[in-house]
Amino acid sequence: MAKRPTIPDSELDVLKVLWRRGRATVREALETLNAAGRDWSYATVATLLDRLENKGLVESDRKELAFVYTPAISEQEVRKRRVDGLLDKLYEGDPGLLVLHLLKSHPLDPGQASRVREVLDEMTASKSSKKKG
Amino acid sequence: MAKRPTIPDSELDVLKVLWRRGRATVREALETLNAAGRDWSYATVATLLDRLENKGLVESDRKELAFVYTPAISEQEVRKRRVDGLLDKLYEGDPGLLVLHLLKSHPLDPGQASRVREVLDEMTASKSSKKKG
DNA sequence: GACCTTGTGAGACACTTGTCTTAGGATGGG
DNA sequence: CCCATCCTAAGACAAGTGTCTCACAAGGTC
Repeated sequence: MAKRPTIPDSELDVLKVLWRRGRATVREALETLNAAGRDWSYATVATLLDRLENKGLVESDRKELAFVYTPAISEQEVRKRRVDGLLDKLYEGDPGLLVLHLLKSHPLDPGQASRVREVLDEMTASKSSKKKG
Repeated sequence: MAKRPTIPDSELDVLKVLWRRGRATVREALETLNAAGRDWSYATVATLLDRLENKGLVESDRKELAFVYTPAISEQEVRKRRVDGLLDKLYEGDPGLLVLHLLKSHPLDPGQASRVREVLDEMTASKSSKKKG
């Protein structure tokens, strides 16, 4: 197994642009980021994309003049890693605990609450037969 | 408001010892940590406690020979900060999304599931009256 | 062909994190 | 008093992060 690279915040911001747009050159990413309130230089974004590529988290393909970068890891996967890390570090690996704390500190609105109930029901209903979603 | 210090993993491990024991000297923390599988030198733990103190996250009091450290931030608070950071970075600040993802990737056992249902019910029931703690 | 424009590559540089070494102060046994 | 301990102070040092500068290549323009 290859080692899990860490994803620092600034790299994550760049990655998010790729998830949203599907792919981007350095300049496109830069513009998206700066439009969203960031204030980076071209070189900064280039460095971040380069580091992401070294970590295997994005891929590049030279199209015409510039490199075009595409994500090589999904947002789901990154979320999962972060959540697992959090569970591990602060919740003794117990997802129930996290959920409870989450609900206590961030109450859900009724719509979300019922979606959560549905999921819970499905979960306990399909105790031993279904496996898929 | 002072700036939120970051809490790196190694410092967090030391902090956890203080939460569990209430207070500890460098040596006590070292022994607890190493008994738990860590393999640090005395100086490492001393450095970590020192950094934590500079960040205002622990306090020290010289008792007899050695400093005795106590936590100045609660586990709850650290958890909250981490969760908030996660929500912010990867869930557009939407706790419902995180809960849903969590349930999807880490199914709860029935006991936990019903505890969660209770909390949900309380939440939607006491829309505007109770303020429990 | 000299000159922009847009790109890349290399690397600088300060700060943080992870971990340790070394020097020196206080304490207690002989 | 001198030594062995245990403690703190100071800081070393490599790797990772956050951000940028600078030199230089490829492609158009006149």
